[in-house]
Amino acid sequence: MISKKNTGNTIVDIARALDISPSTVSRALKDHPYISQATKDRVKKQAAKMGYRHNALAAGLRNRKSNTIGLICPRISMYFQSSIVTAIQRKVQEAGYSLVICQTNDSYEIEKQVVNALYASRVEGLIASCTLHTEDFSHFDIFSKSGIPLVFYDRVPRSYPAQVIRGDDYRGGTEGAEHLISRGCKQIVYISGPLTCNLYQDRYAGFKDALQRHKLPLPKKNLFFHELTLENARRTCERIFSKKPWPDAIFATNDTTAIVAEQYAREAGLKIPGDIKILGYSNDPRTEIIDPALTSVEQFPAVMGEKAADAVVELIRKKTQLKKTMPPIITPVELVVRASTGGRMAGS
Amino acid sequence: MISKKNTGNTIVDIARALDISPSTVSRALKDHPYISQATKDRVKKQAAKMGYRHNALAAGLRNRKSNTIGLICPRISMYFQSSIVTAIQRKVQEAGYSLVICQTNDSYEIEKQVVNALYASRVEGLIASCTLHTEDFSHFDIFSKSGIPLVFYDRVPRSYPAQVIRGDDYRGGTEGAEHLISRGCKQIVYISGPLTCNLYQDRYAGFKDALQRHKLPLPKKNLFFHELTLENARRTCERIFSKKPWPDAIFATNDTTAIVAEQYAREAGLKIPGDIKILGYSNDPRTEIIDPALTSVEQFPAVMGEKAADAVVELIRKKTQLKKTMPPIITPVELVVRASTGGRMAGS
DNA sequence: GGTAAATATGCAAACGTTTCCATAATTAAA
DNA sequence: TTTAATTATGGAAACGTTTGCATATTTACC
Repeated sequence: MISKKNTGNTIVDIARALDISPSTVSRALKDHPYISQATKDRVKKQAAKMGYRHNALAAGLRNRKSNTIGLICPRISMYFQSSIVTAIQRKVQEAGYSLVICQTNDSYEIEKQVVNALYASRVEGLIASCTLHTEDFSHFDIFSKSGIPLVFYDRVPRSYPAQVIRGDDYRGGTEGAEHLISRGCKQIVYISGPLTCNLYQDRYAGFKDALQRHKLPLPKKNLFFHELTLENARRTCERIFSKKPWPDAIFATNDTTAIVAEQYAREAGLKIPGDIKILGYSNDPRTEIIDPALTSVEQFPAVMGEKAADAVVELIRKKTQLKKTMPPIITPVELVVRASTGGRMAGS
Repeated sequence: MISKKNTGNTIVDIARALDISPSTVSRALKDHPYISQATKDRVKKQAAKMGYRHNALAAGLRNRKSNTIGLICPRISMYFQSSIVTAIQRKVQEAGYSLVICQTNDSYEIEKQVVNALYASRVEGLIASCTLHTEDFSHFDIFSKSGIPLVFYDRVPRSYPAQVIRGDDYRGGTEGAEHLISRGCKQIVYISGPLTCNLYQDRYAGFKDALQRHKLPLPKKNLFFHELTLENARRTCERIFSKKPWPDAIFATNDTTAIVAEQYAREAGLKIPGDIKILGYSNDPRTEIIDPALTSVEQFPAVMGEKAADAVVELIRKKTQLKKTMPPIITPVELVVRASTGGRMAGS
């Protein structure tokens, strides 16, 4: 076998070519103050000439750092996630780190695998949004125990020594409910994701509290809890519209479900917002396209992503030890009122 | 300074603990056939006990490989891109590689930077979709010259020693045009991205050829070339609808633009598809939500992503040298006919 | 002219893994 | 029983970079 020498050229090669030591070359390349300008110039010129490329692996090994941050998210292609990922990627790139992205597809098994894989690849920090089914977070212990910065966003643990970034889900639930109530709705169907997940818990709590404040009943038949897929949305809507009495509002905790609800309501011959009002969550681009446009809760994914990225970078820089008591960062939500609930009203 | 010993534990530590050699431990951990089962068991048990974690950096340095694949794309959050990225990530993860994702934000400067950064981090393969302004691809030479697998998708170079995956844009342009013509349109406005980019060139060529075949004129005033942003779409639509005669069709080469066109046409009091037909490109989720639903050209991003991922992995495995003559992989497109152009017709 | 500081460079070890090449132990073949 | 093959393990170097420490040179100040 022909031993193809080294790919390009190493610091040692440059050193040999210039008859100086590798240390000097290394220092010259990163503008160490104690290297004379003359030497720096020679080294850089030679490096360019030989097509030298820094080897991040070797440097990483020596320095025990990879300049890499890991990201775990359920699915990149969902609008809300992709917006967050975009923001995180941009920020992390600006801070000089590489971002290694993994998807769990909402599989707890895969989540455990990728956590381990990212640990093995020595990421310097980890940003994660968990699967819908993650209730046991102990697979993240390898990070928290070895003091590697760990930031959760959106789908986060309740109590874990890590920085947590999450939307104000309680408020989202409350504002949605208050809005519907203020528009006179009494029979509100609430379609939620599984309560294993913190954000659906909080939204539901906010929703329930608002109803209670207004002394409105909340019968079981108006409550649906399941993964918010297209198929599930259809099944639920079929149930809802299969027989009267029909509800006068549907609050869906994601937009896909709200969109399906609108379609089913229309097919059932109901006027929106006259007969029934519909409210979604996340302010997906489709919400302002559909007719009537959907009222939805904006979550500012870009802000959330930026905060998550800033948080890891900050933690890495400051070498902060993560405490269980670290206060969560709550990002704002904002109800975007559109036609599906009657639109902006005069004086409101 | 207190020298915090090594993070967790290394192969050497395990070796010491069991009083065997590091080579044996290394081999045992990866089930080398020449290691006895007894030893393997002991080693693995000890590894688990000591919380040993493989160090991918050290292994990468030694093996001169990183088990990492790089991905460069303009913007993750655009629907088409995020679908591709999702597919690529999944495939790459399945194949046992990590995926490092970079965004260029359509900046040529950033593209050059990230290409270099990914090279330095020793990715074993690179998947890239270029910026709209990339006409000179020489910054990718460090990859092609060092024989590192290089795969372009969607926005690709015309002639470069790399594997190219692209949609059948010529056909997309043709089918769109033929469809509009078959529905009786004569004054078709064509809104395209800049012709610096291969895919807009091809779509335009397909469009133009179809018109020519049908002996339809193509006046300058019906042609618009600019980046397909929301703002540009609005500006163009204002121009289009500011004065009669109005066109009887608009073919926009992305969906955002087509959606804006629909809105402007509606505002101008035109009936869709009666007075004007509108056609988009990419089959964004919004196209089937908007009313009337938009006819659009489906590009099967998941397929494209899978092919791209398969291609890099294959190239890495086979160590294929990239030749300039490597035939491009063309993924299919499919016109999805909806109401905005009259919907599916009987017998078609 | 002597000492001290500042400037510039080199030596060598270390990061943790893998693998080529020995060697030792066991089994099979002659 | 010797030789050959097989099975199991160890030694040591190498991957390419960085950095603490040492040393050499220059400049500055008494």
